Amino acid sequence: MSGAFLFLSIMTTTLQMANAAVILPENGLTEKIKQAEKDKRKLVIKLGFDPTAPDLHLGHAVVLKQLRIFQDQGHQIVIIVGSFTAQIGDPTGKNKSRKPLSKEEVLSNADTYIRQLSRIIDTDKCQILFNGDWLDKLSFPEILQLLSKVTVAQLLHRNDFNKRFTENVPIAMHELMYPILQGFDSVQINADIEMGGTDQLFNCTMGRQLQEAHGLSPQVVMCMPLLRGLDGKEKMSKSLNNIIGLTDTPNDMFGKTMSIPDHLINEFIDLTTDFSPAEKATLKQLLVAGENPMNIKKIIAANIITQYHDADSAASAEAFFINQFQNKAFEEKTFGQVPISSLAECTVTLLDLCHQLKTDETRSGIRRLIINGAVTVDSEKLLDPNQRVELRAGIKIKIGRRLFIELV
RNA sequence: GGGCAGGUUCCAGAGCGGCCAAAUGGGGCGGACUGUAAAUCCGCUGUCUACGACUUCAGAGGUUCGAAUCCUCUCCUGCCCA
Repeated sequence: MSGAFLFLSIMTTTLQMANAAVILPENGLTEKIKQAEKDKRKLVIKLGFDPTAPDLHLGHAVVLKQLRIFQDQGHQIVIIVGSFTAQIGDPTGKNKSRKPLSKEEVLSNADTYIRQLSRIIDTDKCQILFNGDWLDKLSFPEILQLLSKVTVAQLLHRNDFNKRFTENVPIAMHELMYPILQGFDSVQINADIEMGGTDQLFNCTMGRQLQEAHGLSPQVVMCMPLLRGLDGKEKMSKSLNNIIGLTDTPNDMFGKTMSIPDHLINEFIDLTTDFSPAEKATLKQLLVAGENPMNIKKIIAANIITQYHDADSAASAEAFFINQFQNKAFEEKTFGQVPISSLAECTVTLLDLCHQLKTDETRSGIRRLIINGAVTVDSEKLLDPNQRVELRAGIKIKIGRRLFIELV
């Protein structure tokens, strides 16, 4: 390894830390990289995930982009599918137990997860392991041996457990095992670095402890900041219904980005865009200088879409947004087309019609929408759910803010 | 194992025999407005064949003209004691 390579590594190391919220130990990353060079080997970088609800979003992307950087430097990424630990469910931020997944569900979820991962990292070069492969096989004596390495006080020190404990919220014994098992994964694969969000800090440090107890060199823990979701308060998470999904359509990505509260803009500039540090700084300055936040958000939105789709999609999503929401000029092509033939024959009232166009609502819900003035037919607001509607090609129906339909 | 306190609609949390489909807050949705699917304001928020009907307050029974509210048993949780 030449000096040039070393220099490059140090450069990128500095760059890598730009976004990281926590690196443990502080200079551990540089140390690891030096060591790896000396031993002429790749670093083993671990990322674990639970094969439940595998919808990746921009919050995950923060970690994944970092992983990509490591990968581009030639390090070995190891994805751990928590096929075993999914039976417990990560207690992080949760207070509910989870029902165990079947083998098939785990496999199919892992599959969709990995497909989504491939949008950011090269999954062909990743090693993908299921932790059930080793955790299933642990004998009870081995488990006890493992448990003896961790104290109750340590576990209760962890925020989630501590909070639940002091608030008298139940904590089941097996939940306490989650961090330990996750840590054991690090032992198993001899990880050099474990990545995660800052909510994974405790779990990751458990890996360090167990590695040491097993006579291994402890991994470096690298936690990325948690991106907050569309509500501007909670972290981005599927269950909070505040995500921008990696597989969202360009139009949705654009609209959702526009809907973030203004105070979240800087966070999004830092964590979701791929602008250079200088460009990021410029954007932030513009904001301070009094630029309309809306325009900054448009720039962010376009950047995000370009990353996950392409520049053309970004441009047309912006055009769509401006037309549909800002100018309220409903262009025909932006309406989803629904053939009249697909509607039930008994469709006679406005209520019937809307109910078939928006199936995720109950009839009562649709009725409310109509009464609240959310339904427009050919630009005319209709308020009577029972009024008859003549079905003919070309009529344009708008239900709520986001559903636009043209009958054909 | 014993004593005590609890289990309410998406969440938190009132209600403690009729005025309860159930306060209040959060969330969600809708409308107005706007600089935006920001902010702010207002409305809606069990289901339905809808001026009425039906099903909800852990589960099963019971008392009563009438129960989320009272009684019995069961399940679940926390606290304290052992």
